[in-house]
Amino acid sequence: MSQEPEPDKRLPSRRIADDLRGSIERGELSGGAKLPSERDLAARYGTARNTAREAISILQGEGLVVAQHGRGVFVRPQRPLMRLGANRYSRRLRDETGLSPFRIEVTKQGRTPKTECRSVTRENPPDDVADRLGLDPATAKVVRRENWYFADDEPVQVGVTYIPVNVAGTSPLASEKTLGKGSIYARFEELGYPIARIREEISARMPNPDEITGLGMPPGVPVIEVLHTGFDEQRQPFEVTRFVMRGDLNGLDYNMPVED
Amino acid sequence: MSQEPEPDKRLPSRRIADDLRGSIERGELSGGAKLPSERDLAARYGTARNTAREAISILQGEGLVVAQHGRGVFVRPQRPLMRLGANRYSRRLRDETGLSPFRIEVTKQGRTPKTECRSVTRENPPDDVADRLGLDPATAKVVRRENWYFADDEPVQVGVTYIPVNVAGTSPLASEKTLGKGSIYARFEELGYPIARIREEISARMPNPDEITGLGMPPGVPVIEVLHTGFDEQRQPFEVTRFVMRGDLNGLDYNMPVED
DNA sequence: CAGTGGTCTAGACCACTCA
DNA sequence: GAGTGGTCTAGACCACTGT
Repeated sequence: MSQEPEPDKRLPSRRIADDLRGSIERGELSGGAKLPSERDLAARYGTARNTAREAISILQGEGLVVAQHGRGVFVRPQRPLMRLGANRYSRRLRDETGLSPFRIEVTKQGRTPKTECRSVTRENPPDDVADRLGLDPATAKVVRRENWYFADDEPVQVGVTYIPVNVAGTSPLASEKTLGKGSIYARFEELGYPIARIREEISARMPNPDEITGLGMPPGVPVIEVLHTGFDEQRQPFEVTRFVMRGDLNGLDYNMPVED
Repeated sequence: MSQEPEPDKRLPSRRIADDLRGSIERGELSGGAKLPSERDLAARYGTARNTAREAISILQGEGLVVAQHGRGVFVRPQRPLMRLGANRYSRRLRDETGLSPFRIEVTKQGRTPKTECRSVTRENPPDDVADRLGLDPATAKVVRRENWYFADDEPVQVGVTYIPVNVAGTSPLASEKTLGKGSIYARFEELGYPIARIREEISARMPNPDEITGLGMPPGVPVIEVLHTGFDEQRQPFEVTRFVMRGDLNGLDYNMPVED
């Protein structure tokens, strides 16, 4: 009896994608390595170029590779995450180091942190924000502060903070882009709003076109969205911030007591 | 002077995608609505079918639409999120309701919750888990419990719990799939490990092929991964769980004090 | 310049859904 | 059976990157 060779019933595009994924997972192609060109793959597997291209687009959707026009397709290097936690709001850390946890994390990676307040305006709050602040979205006015966070001039996250006008008053929070030593939570404290509790609502989704260009998102990478609410000692909310972070560069790290 | 019509310099595929995205964002096409067929779009825009198809694949990557073979392409309905928080571990909630927060959330949505322990085995821990438990990954043995969470028989998350063998001992945790009233944290408490603090490390990424099939992930939807560590009152870790959740059905909601 | 990915065409056949 | 998406072919031209 002649042994029939097992026909590979996978689709050609899947087969190519599986082979490449295997090479990546086994480490034969490691971070930064260049994949064979689309024309190479097509020739090797005896398919049309579009089929090889489809295989690569599968891997792109999985976030495993990035294509660079005119250069090739490369295994996406695994980059270290910023690990942000509730200690972002710690007064002790603020006083002792004078540095924000963001700056500490970036510096720890040997990169240069930068933050930039891009605008300070007065607006109506979005519905979800108004809800968290206990305001009427139609009539209430809030100060909107838009902050960008960079590592080596690469944008890694955006935070938009909303402050009720009666909280911000005529303080620097209401108009100044630069907030001085201890930054925003030190200013809140001076106004009688020391941050005592936080609520963080976390979700993950694919970036919209604005976020793709603004944060320079590679294909196949989600964003993490954090809707943060700050409460004072009377458990009154006085500030909401919406963070949008590159999922391939950021993670969250919470350490907390179990309350009953 | 005759007014030259402005030539649309966007690529045809982008133009189609932008038009469709606009219709979705303006609500002309709302959740569940059917998009024109690929052949329709191609005819309307005077392009090849592949070009219309490319436009749709852009929207798929953004998580805006899902294709159904033989039926059409539909706007992905915005579905409510499970909102899981630290109260997952609250003893009071455990005692008062007898229900896990997961069951409460699913029931609140009018759906039927189900949890299933798929396996209980004894293994070497993965490196990151061993690290959190303070164990040597090469020699240490842990009990591995794999739990699946469903809403109306649709899988929405998986949790894999690792317990050092000296913690689990010969208790039900080490072998039984069913853990009885109060579930896993009640059993830990009986063994002298009441959960007092937790650490949750959160990240977002695209699902791998196993997760795509296991959780039935639609295209363009990321997963949220939570690496959870449970600590007793002496701040000793006694359990690590890796949760992987569908990003379109799950969110996290933490409410916590700001510790200094 | 040669080599790469990005986009597009105009077909083809298959697999699935639904009346 | 008509209509849908899924996959594939064999070309073409463009835009970008390197030498």
